[in-house]
Amino acid sequence: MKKRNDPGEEAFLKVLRPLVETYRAVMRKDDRHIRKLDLTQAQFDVIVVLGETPGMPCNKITEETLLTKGTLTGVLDRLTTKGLIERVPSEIDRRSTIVRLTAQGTDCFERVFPAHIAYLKPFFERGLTPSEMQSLRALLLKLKKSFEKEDKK
Amino acid sequence: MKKRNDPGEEAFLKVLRPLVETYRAVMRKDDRHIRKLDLTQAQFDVIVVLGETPGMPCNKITEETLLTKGTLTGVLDRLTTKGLIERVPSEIDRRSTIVRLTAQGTDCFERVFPAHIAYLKPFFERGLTPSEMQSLRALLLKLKKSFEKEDKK
DNA sequence: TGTTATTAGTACGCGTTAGAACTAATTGCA
DNA sequence: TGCAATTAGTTCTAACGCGTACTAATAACA
Repeated sequence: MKKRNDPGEEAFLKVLRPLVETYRAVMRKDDRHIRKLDLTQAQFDVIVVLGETPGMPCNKITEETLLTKGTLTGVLDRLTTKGLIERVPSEIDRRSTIVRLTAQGTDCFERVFPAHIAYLKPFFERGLTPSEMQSLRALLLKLKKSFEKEDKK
Repeated sequence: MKKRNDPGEEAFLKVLRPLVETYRAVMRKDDRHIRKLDLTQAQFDVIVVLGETPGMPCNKITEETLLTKGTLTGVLDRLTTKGLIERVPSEIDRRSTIVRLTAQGTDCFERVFPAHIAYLKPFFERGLTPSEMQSLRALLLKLKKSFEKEDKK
């Protein structure tokens, strides 16, 4: 047996695999429910970010949603086609576009957001106690921080 | 202030957001490194699953990688073009195809897999202690299980 | 002021990703 | 046996998701 130094036996893989599997399990449920509401993940994220705001430029949206600007353009195009958002030229910076919900978009937000939250809630609450949620959150954020530090190579 | 029952204030969101953000932070690093090795995430996953095996049919690969079969077909096409895998008709079931690494694919596996593990390792080890890794793993799996249980509606 | 650098957003190419429709082969069962 | 249901894999569509290149506008500074 050649277990010694087998790269497949590294301890951190026992975190990486569950992270991937859990994320996917959560997202699959999440996504399927959102699609029933006639939106995609990315579209939903944009709607939620815009909800209860007077609108914001694209670069602000990419910060909040973690979409790249290239991706965002397409998502906004499709949301425009659906009549949920509109693009208004900025008055102070002519490079910039303000994106905001239409009346129909606001409607959608007010209907879809609470419904989706309510759908996900029981999965978390039956799986984890409040104190476990807190631990999980803290550990995840610690790991994230480690990946965000600049590499020094 | 209308905080009461605001759907945006649900406790579980304090887990969901870190889960998403951490996953993405990890995957961004992961992906960028894999691309330097001239593979994509999905291609890498397939290579790793096939590594050290005599080959396996597509349905086995989808189980291991969590890719859907539709996605897998395209990934296998590109790996075939790169000369890393080959498809051999199964002898026992004429519907089935056995996928296995070519000599070049085995070479790739032996070179790329350890390199990638070694690349990721320090990010985990500087961020979490061994006991934290264990807790994180356990909590993630608990959450996953809750999402995998059949909904009863 | 004039040029250079930066920033905002779009366009495009490649490779996923899920899901539905499809073909061919195999299994189950009446 | 013989037809129905299942299974293996491919094809197709729509939408991401990332990176690069591009245009236009603004900021920085020599």
